[in-house]
Amino acid sequence: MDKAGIVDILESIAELLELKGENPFKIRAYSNGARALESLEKDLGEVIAAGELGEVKGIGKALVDKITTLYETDELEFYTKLKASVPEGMIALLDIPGLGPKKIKKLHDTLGVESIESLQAACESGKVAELDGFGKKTADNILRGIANREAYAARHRWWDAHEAAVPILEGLRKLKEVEQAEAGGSLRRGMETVGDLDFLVASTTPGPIMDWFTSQEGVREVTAKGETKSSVRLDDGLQADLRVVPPEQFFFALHHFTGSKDHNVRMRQRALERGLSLSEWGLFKTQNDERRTQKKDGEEEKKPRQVNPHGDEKPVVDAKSEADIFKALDLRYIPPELREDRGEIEAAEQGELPELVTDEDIFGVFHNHTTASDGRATLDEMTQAAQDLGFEYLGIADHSKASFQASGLDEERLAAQIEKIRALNDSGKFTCRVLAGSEVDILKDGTLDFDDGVLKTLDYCVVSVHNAFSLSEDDMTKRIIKALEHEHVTMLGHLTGRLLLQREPYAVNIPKVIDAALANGKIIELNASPWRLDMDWRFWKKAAERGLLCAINPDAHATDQLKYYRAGVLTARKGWLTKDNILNCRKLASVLEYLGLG
DNA sequence: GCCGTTTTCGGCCCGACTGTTTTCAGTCG
Repeated sequence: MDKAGIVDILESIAELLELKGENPFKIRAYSNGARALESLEKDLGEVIAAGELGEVKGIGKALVDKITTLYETDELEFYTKLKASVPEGMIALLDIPGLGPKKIKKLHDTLGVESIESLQAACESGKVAELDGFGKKTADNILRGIANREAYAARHRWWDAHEAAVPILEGLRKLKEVEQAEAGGSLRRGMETVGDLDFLVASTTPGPIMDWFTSQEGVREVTAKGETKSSVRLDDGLQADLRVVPPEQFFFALHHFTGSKDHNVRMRQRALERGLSLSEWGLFKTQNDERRTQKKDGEEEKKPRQVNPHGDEKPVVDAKSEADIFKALDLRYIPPELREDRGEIEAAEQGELPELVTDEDIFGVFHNHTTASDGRATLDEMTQAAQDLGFEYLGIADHSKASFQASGLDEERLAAQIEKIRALNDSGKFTCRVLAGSEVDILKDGTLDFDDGVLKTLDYCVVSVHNAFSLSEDDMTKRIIKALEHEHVTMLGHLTGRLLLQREPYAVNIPKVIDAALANGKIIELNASPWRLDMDWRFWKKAAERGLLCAINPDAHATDQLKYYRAGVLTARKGWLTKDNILNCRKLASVLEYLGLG
């Protein structure tokens, strides 16, 4: 079994153990192991053969055995038995908000619930409300969760989440009680998809802020409203959380709620190593339980919640920024995009964090479409829009003839377009230089949709897969590699063909494609369309270290899609890329030289 | 189940909110 399959099984084991009410740390060990395996960069077979699997952090003796067994035999008795002991429909119950392993176990043991359907019936019959520890509200919430589970479980593409967050953030910042406001969470970290929105506000008077937040336009439902935290469900199903903290806690809270969870765990461990305790409240000297017991015996018995557990205690650092928190733990500032526990803490400790690419580093983009194929804007309109964005150059790469569904250009139309582009450049109408390219289909057998004579007339050539998605991984990988070996090819478009939340990537061995790109001196595109963000950020760090050159391309089919390059920059940052790794961080003259046009 | 030059056993990040309770468990992030 391959690595991805084993990762899935380890994750599945974690879920099953959760339902069985196993030790939470054991469950975490399986999830950690899955993640450790997933980010293993070497070939799994080689690591196993070399006996080095146990050296991977998070993979101990038991997991070495299980992973090896799965790798060699495709089967694992432990997993088979575990799976058989849990009814099939049970795992889906974990998706219902408010239901965790303990409640699910109770529902199963007392009412025989083992699927969404039987749970719904039990709620409707009133049996759930009668259970100890349950009640009418719980039953109602479960029913609501069942009714909305598709919308509630849905993730959202980063761009959409960003667009939803902007007006909320602006609204918060306009309130007079608000000193500072930021969005945190996976949105701030630039994940390709976002589960919910997290807003952080610094203020001494939370009340009116909570009122505004829970009653703003677009709120369908208020799911929580407290003194420091409120949650709402927006009309499109997106959940938004707001936390209001005193100004002196703002950056601790911002760091905490930016995550990722794994990054936070590492940061807290690091704090503990220094005799400190890090939380959203601040950074404090580690204490024993004196404080808590004192509070119980004390005279003023406030409700324990809503009280800062650290009381009047002074944090060891007065954080005026997140950088101050990192500094207190002997780390350089780590940009949010890197906070995934993928080596950023070690790099920050050594002072080896990359200087990440920014929007301002981009001087132009390749791979865009016009009305000649399936774009919605003309050549002139696209050029004007690119110039308005401050670009020095704009690459036009309309589809080739095999993409007939997208009105792909044949040889004749392509020649006419090239001529038109040359004439436009010569006319001096725009300062933005247009590059004449093509997005040439990689045919099923790996040959290209145009012959060499035609390819030679182009300024550059993007090659992409647009059909026969169901090839085997082996065939698809060979198909793409064959295209990359072609001398007139400049770059590979959207490597996996995925459409986020819509279409799975086709089967392809990404490391092998990266090897081929490196071996042949080709670029791999970071397709910046919010639906694609392909090649995935998880592969860029390692690939760029090996010298792979990236091109950030909006794949714009309309003028207002050119700005998608920003999503590409964010994704590139997440992949640890600097401007040196990216072709379109070079000025026009340098790009022309690279393309052999200088 | 993982991990460790303070430990091979006993820890494992930390706090808020809800709904159910009468002092707290479960869930969530």
